[in-house]
Amino acid sequence: MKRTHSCNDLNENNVGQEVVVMGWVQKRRDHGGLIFVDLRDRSGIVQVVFNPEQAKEAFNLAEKIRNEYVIAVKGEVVLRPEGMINPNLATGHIDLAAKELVVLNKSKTPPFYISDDVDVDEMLRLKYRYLDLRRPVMQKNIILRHKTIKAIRDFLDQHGFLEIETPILTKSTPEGARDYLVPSRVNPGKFYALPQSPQIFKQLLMVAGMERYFQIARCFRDEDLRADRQPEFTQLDIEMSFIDRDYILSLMEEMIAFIFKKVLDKDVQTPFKRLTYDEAMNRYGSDKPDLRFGLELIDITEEVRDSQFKVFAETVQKGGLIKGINAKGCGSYSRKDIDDLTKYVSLYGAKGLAYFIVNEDGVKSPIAKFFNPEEISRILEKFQAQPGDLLLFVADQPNVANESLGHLRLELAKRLNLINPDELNFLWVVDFPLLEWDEEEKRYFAKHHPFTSPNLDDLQLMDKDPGKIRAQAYDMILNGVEIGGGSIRIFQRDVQEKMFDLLGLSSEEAKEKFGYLLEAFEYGTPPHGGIAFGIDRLVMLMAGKETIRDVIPFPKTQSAVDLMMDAPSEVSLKQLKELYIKPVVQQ
RNA sequence: GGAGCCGUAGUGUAGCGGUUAACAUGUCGGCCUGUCACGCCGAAGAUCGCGGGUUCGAUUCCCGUCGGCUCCGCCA
Repeated sequence: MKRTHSCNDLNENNVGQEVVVMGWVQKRRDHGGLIFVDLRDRSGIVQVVFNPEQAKEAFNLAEKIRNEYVIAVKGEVVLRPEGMINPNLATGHIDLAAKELVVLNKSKTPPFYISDDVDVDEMLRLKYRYLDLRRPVMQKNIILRHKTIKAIRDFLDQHGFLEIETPILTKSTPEGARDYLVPSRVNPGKFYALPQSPQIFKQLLMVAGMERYFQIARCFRDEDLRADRQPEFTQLDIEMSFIDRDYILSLMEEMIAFIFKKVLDKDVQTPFKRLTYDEAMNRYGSDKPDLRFGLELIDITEEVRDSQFKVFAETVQKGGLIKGINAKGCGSYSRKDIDDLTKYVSLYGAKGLAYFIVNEDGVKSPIAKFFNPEEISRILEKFQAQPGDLLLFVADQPNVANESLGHLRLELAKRLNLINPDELNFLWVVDFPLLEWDEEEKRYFAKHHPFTSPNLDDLQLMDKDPGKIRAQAYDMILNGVEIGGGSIRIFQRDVQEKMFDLLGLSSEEAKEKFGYLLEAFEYGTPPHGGIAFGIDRLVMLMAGKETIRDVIPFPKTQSAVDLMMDAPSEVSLKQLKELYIKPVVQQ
C-alpha cells in the first residue's frame, strides 16, 4: 500500500475516491457491529469507519488495534450521514470507509494520553519525549520554530546575507559564562571550549570580506538553568560591515516584522520605541522593561531628603534613592498582602517596603507621622495619588531601589491583571554602559562583551571615568523579554587594546588570548557590527509559552540532565585514559 | 551555593496518627451498527519517591536524602 493523502487533506472534494492514509490510532470506538477509529498523522485527524458488511477482514483486524498502533488504511471517502457531522474536526464532514487495514506496527499503551488537554508531569514528558512530541501542541511548536527559521533565512538571503558555519570546537576565552570544555586526545592536557557564541568568528568573517553573515548557531554556556535558559541554545547570529547602529536597528525591525507577518500573520509596527538604558532603569527598574502596562517608578528622593523619617533621610545621605510605585486601587490590601510584597522585594535585596494607604482625608501608614503635611502632599502629587491607592516605597542604593521595584512592578501587574497577553510590545534599549564595576574582583567587566565599541562621543572618558562610557550596544525587548542584543564593534587594534587594558587584561594575556584578533585588525578591518537573537525565546513568545523547553525538541532539566537518554553519564576508564584525564571526584 | 513548592494505582487528583487507601480516567474482559470525552456490565491495578526518627501504631508528624519545577546568586 502506498500513502496517497495525509489525514487532514481529505474533505468533501475527495468523496468517492479510493485513498490510502497512514498514521497513529488516536482513538478506537468499538460499537460491536461497527468500529470507529480516529486516525492521526502530522496533519490532523480523520475518522475511519470499519463495517463488517463492507469489509469483514478489515473489521476483524480493527477489533485488535489499540491506541498508538501505526496503521495503513485503504478506503473510500464518503460523506457522513445526515446529522453526523463533527464540527470540531476539520475533516468532520467525511468518513473514510475502510476496505483494507494493515497494522504497520503495534504499540504498548503509552504512559500518558497523546492529547493536548492532558496535564502530565513534565518529568514524564521528558522521559518519553518522543511521545510528548506526538501531541499536536508540541508538533505545532516545532512547526512554528521551523517556519520562523525559514522566514529568517528567506529574509536574510534576500538582503544579501551569507549563511556561514563556524567551529564548535574552539578556544576558551576569559570573561563571560563558564565554558563547556572538550579534551583533546591528540593534544594531551589541552582543551577545546564549546562556543558561548560565534562572536569572534563572525568578526573575523567581516575581516575576511564576507560583508554580511548570519548563522543559526548553537551556543553553550555552563551556567545554572532557568525557564528561559538551557545549557545549549540557539542564536540567530548576524554581522554586517560598513553600517552604523541605526541601519542595523531598522533592518532588524524589518526582519522581525517580516517573521511575524509570515509565520503568525501579525502586523508589527515599526519603528520600535527606543529607551536609553538610564531611562529604562529609572522609569521601569529594568534593562528589559515590559511596556505593556504603566506602574512607572516615581523618584521622591528630593521630596523626602529632609524628612524626619530616618530610614529615608539616611539613605539619601548615603547616596541612595527613595522611589516608589503607585499600586492603583490597592488601598484595600491587607497587612498580609503588604507583607507578601515586602518579602517579594527582599528577594531582590530591598531591606524593606514602606507604604502609604491613600484615603479621603490623607494617608494611613505606620510612617506617616514622620512627614509634615507639605511633604505628604508633595509625595501624593508626585504619584498622582487618589483615594484608594497604595503607594509602595523602597529606600536603597540606586541599583537595589530600581531593580527591586522593577520586579515589584511586574508582580503588581500580574496581580492586577494589567497585562494584555495578545499585545506585542517591542522596544530597543540603547546606550548601555560599556563597563560595569565589580566590587568583588575590584575591576571593570564588559557589560556586553569586550569587543563592543564605545560611543565615540565618550572616548575621552576612557582615561578619566571609564564607568561613564556609553557603549554602542542595543537590546531588542519583546514584552519584557530580551530577545536579542548586539553592538557596533571595535575594529581598530589600539582601541581594542585599550579595552582589554580597562578590563585588567595585561598585554601579554591579551596577546595570548586574543592575539590573532588583534593581528587581524591590522589587515584592513572594515567597520562592522551585529546582533544575536535568542531563537528559543523568540519562538517561545510566538508560541505563547512560558518556558523555552516547550519549543526545544529535546531539552534538559534544571539540573542539566537529559531524562530520556540519561545524559550526562559516566564513561569508561579507557576513554578517560585516552584523553589523559584522571578523575579527581569524591568517593 | 541558597530559598520556596511538589512527589499516593499507568495518568491526574483526594485523603488521614489506626481506612478494605478513595475518585476520575486509562488498561483488560463481556455486550452494543453512527460514535467522536460513545454507552452499559464486570475485573485487575498502590513498596503512598527513598532512608531514618517520634509513636503501641506513620502514607499522614519530624529530620535527612533523591528527583522535578520556580526563583536568588550565576548567565561578557
